[in-house]
Amino acid sequence: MSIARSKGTNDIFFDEIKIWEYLEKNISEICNKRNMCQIRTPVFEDTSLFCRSVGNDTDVVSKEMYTFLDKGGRSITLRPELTAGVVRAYIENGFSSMPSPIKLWYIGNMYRYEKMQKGRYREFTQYGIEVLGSDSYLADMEVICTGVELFKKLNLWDKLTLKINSIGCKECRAKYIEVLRGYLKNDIENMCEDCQRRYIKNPMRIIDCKQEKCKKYKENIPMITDYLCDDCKKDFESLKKALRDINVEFEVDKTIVRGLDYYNKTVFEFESKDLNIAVGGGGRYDTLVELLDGIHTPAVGYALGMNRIILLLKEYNLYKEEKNIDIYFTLFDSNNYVKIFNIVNTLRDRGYIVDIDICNKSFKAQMKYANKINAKNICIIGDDEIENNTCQLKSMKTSEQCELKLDTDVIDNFLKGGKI
RNA sequence: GUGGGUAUAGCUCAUCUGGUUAGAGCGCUAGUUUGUGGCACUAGAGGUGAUGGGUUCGAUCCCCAUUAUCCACCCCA
Repeated sequence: MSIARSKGTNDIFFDEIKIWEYLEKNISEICNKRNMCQIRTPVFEDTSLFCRSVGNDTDVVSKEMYTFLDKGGRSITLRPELTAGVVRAYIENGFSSMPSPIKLWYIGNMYRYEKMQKGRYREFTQYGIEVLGSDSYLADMEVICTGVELFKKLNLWDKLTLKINSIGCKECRAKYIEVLRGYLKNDIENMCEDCQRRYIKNPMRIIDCKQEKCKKYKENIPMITDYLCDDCKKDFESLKKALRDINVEFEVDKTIVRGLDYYNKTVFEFESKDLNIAVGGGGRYDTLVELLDGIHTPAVGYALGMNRIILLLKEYNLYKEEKNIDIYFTLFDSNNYVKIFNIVNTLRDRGYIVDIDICNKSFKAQMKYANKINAKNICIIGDDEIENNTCQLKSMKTSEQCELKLDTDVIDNFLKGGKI
């Protein structure tokens, strides 16, 4: 048995890589026109970065990280998400002394040791943005709109639901958690093991537990939105109004609490309407920078699963690949190949997509090949043409053919006109 | 991490309840005479039937394990 790729990884090629390129192009356009800057950070980081930021008790950190000791005995982890790395870079490179806000975007591979399912891989790619230095709901709105614009551009927006919620700040959440514990106090021992653990470490996660045995205890469970402090309430209302004002459809979903510890206030998710997958999510993380020993810096961001976006694009057949090989050159042993390659390469320099036989195929096979790769035109240069310094240019679409001088400018001119 | 499917050619799938050299379609390569693609026809390449054990005279088929993959949970992107 030959070697297969590792569990949960993918090879991406041919038609699919075209979709990736299309997606990446749209992402960089949307981000760059918003004056955001791309950032690339290391694929691996010190393990403690993720323990401190994402949180030791989260599933991501406690059971899904690729962690190992390097030859120097350092504990290294392949990044399971990128917000932590971006914040680390923000602090380490002194971004706080640059004009605020800092607006960053990234595309990168992430690694989580998970059980496989459709759209869920061990190596996957996230696109995300992080805006650091604004505590305004306008930053939340702008961040969310970047995602919305991308989905609209991809014609995916009507296939998705934007769900938002507020999980409050440190203060109001602390009060709420007391209320929550009080409410559950008498029933918690009848609930599932996970919930009992959550009761102690992170009671808010009990809310989105889907176990039947737990549901009946949660019918009138107090929700954080009813316990927000005045500031948090005001920010949440402002954000909702802002989204309505700019016509971004959303739902308030009080069960969204997010699985990473660093979130506060605004949280949101983009979910597929038809498929059982979340395409991405994010929220505010006003305390993360100081948690990682930087100065207090409010921030908001999100991450989208590129693999899942691609999955949806394929599902709804939203990307049609355009084959655009401008011209295919035939080549025969008896020809003066140097001269032909010079023409081919000059045309390539001028921006045309040009292909040429490099297999010594028969003439007929070359014609068939040109047809299969969807070449728009074919340039036939046989012995007669070489002798007369001419070539036959044929449109594969119309089958029209004409004889031209074997000259780069003449062929270029022909390709520009597209007519014979 | 829990439960349940699936695994045969590059792809999609056959092979009547276990029985000779495991097939088809698509794709690929080549050919159907002079230098012209799509259509059609012909031929060819390509499988240790995921891997390893077991039952049997005999296993692609039955049993077990491993691995991969898919679905539902869990979680998330």
